[in-house]
Amino acid sequence: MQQFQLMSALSAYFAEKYPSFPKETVIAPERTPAGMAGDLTVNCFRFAKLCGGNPMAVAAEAAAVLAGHADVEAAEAVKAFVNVTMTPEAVHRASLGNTARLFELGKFPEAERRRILIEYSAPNTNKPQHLGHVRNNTLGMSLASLMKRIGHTVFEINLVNDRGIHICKSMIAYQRYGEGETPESTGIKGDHLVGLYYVKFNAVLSDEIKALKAARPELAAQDSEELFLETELGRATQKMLQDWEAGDAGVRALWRKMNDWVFAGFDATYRTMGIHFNHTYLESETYLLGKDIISSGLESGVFTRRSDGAVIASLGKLGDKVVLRSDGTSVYITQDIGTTLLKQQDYQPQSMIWVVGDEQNLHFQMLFAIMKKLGYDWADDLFHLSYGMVNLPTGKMKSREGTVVDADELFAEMTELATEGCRERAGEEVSPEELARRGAIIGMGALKFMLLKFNARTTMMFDPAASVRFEGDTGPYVQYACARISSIERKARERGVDFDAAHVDWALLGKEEEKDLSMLAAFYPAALRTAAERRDVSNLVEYALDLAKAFNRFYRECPVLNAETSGLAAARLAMCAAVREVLTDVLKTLTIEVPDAM
RNA sequence: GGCCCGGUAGCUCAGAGGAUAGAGCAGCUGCCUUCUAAGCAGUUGGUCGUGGGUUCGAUUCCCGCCCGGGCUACCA
Repeated sequence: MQQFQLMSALSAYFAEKYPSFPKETVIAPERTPAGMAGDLTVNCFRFAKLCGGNPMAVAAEAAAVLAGHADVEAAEAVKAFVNVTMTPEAVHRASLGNTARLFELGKFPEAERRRILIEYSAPNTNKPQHLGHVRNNTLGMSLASLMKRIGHTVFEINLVNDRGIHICKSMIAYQRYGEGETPESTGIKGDHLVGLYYVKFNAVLSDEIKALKAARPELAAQDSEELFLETELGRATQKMLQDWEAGDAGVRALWRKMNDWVFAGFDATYRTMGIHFNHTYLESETYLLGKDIISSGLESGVFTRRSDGAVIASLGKLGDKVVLRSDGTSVYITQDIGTTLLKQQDYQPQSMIWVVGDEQNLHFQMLFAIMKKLGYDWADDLFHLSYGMVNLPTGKMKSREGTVVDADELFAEMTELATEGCRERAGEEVSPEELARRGAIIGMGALKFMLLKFNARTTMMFDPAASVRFEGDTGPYVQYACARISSIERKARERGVDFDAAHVDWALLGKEEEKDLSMLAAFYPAALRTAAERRDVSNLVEYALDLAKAFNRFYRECPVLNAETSGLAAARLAMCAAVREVLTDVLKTLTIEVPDAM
């Protein structure tokens, strides 16, 4: 579906005149840069060779053709660009005058819609989630949301790491120092309580290593990892892991109890973020998967046995990867091969995406290479959405040094500050419950928006002081534009101003701010498609800001309720409603809610 | 050492062959008896790390170098 009729006309003209210009060619217009006259710009560099001419000549020809179109007021060729000034009616017809069509243009055609599985979050059950997880969660949920918005069928999957030596660390610390504490008895959220024992473990271990080094000076140069099994605590932890694997009833019971606390805590964190997974896989149930694939791959020659007995995959430039230890036990990638197959069986996705930090880039390159080697036809559509670390002005976040920004505390702080802001603005008649509701929407919106503004691959800087400011390029800026529109609509109802959608005279909206606003809205489908193709929503964040900015300019220059005529008031009111629809749709795609008032 | 990612305004980040390199913050000037000032308008600020190359055209692509980060386990 071609959005602008004048562009179809131009394509048809070139196709008619030049045999070398394919009929189905879509000439995608660009926005005219600020400061230049025009609404749309045609960049003739992009297709001039299809017309067999030089770009300047093609531009001159295009300008002449476009100038004769009914939707065009002026078309001027500048070098290889044609700047087109459209009639207000044509601008709005392609955009805010028909939001249903605009939204439909933002979807992939049926034939391009697919089943996509997105795995994200993947926390460990030994500590609460921190800002790094929040970035992961936000990227994952917004990517899933975008893919749904564009028309795909999406499965959101979590894979919780609920077993292993690190889980035993908090267990053994609790066993020794917990004195029967529970979330109920302490009033501490389950994941935070378990996290305290993880911290306790590391403190005790550190003391023991210090003592060990004092007693045996020859160990002074060794790091704590190497000395782990030299400590009593380390050996006890190792023993607990072995007992867990052997199915020891006592260890399993403790494990289940503490994991249940953590899961309850994670549920609350996810609820606050608005996350719902289709399914959560547990590593305790999947960690033995993959071994059967290794054996059959060994028989078919995909894998080979090394002289020391280990089974390896030879991956060319990536090198050799051990997929089974010489003692026959699994490594991490063995289990990942297994869970990839399990997810494929369970959901038959045509594409799978993993949202995982960039330190695992090589791991995923190897995993994907192995899946291809195994010959699965879906192995070409596996993607690692790799994202960078979150740093603080004080440096890197480190759990052990207590410099992590806790997710739940961050949510609470953002929400509290936003609620306070609402309270200052609101009248007496607004209830505390309503203020808290708005505060949560604004606070969480600000946080998600900030995290999504960065390209995923960038190692981002999180400045706590900057994050709690709700001015400038922020989520609340966009939400505020919506709130202003809602306010106008409330006042319109009070004053009995209304519009009949079928009889709005869009041609009345010819001021620069009105055309700019609609023109920008016209590019929403393109923004959605770009984001989906790149699997990156950061351009949508920029888009939302641009549109909100264009609205605020309109708001300043074009009075709605006090417009010169009732017809103009009705048209502007219709435009406001349409802008609110688009802004709400963008924010919703970014998993951000919109408050009625701020 | 090898591989990957980054280096753009004082700070945090956009831009990924095309017209004059953008935004927010910070700084400076204005605007609240008029639909919410979490707003608007204006302004200061750049050899796009560096040296070559390809191109009509390079901040964008290619090569070298410098700086920062990550990875380079029979850990997860």
